Amino acid sequence: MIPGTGSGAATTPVNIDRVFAALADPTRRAIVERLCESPASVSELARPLAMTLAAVMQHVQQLQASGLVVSEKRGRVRTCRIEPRALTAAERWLDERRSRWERRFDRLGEILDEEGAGV
Amino acid sequence: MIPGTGSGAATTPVNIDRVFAALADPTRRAIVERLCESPASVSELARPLAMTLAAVMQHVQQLQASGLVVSEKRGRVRTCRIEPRALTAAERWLDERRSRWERRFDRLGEILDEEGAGV
DNA sequence: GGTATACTAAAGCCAACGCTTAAGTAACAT
DNA sequence: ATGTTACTTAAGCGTTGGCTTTAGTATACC
Repeated sequence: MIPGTGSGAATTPVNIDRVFAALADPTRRAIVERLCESPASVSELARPLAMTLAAVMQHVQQLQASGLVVSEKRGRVRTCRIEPRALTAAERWLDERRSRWERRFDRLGEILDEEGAGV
Repeated sequence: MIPGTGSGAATTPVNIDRVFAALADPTRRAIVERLCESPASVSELARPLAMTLAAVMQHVQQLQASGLVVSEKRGRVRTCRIEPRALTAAERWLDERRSRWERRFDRLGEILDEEGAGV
């Protein structure tokens, strides 16, 4: 069992630093978009990309290190798929910031209303 | 008027690459969290951080380049605040991926159901 | 005017990135 | 057995990132 993950899944724990870093690169975002449609081999991921297979491999490795992608090798082909938990973790961070900001924005509105009403 | 922004706001256009890159750094995420509470000067942002003011300035510059933060200088103090549109842009990208993934996941469920029913 | 404050600009340093080429290894196909 | 496919590993190379120090400039205060 992996400690600290909650579920017993044998996936790389989600690392928010690495998740955002992974998503900062357009090639890796393209890979994530592709994998949201269906799992794919490294070669399939590489096909539409203007770079060597080795480069794509390195991107996949970073995606795995972030927890965004998991892969499994059968025979000579490695099949990759996205791990939506990592996507959700990033989304949650953003959502928390936004809700904080909105709360403050609402308070600000109330203050302005009170002042406008002559307090 | 800035072309291509839709609204006429004089803010840096949101750059999704730079937004994710900005959020990949824990110091910059801390700054964003701080600015979600209220606007702050560069010195105020620097106070809890274990680095020089110059370093914090550079982080603020990157946050501005990403569109996550805007700032304005009055006298000798530069006041920074978050620009929630950039936060929303990142959230939207993630949300679109997730919805794609869920759609595919639902289709997969249907296929398995059909097979289980003896198709 | 003199001094502290708040930023700004520039240079340098080391580590991490994004890519390449080259040289593997393992699984299939014939 | 030989060849092709699909990855894998390692080295190298130019760029960018995250800091620092140093040396400014522009307020604000006394």
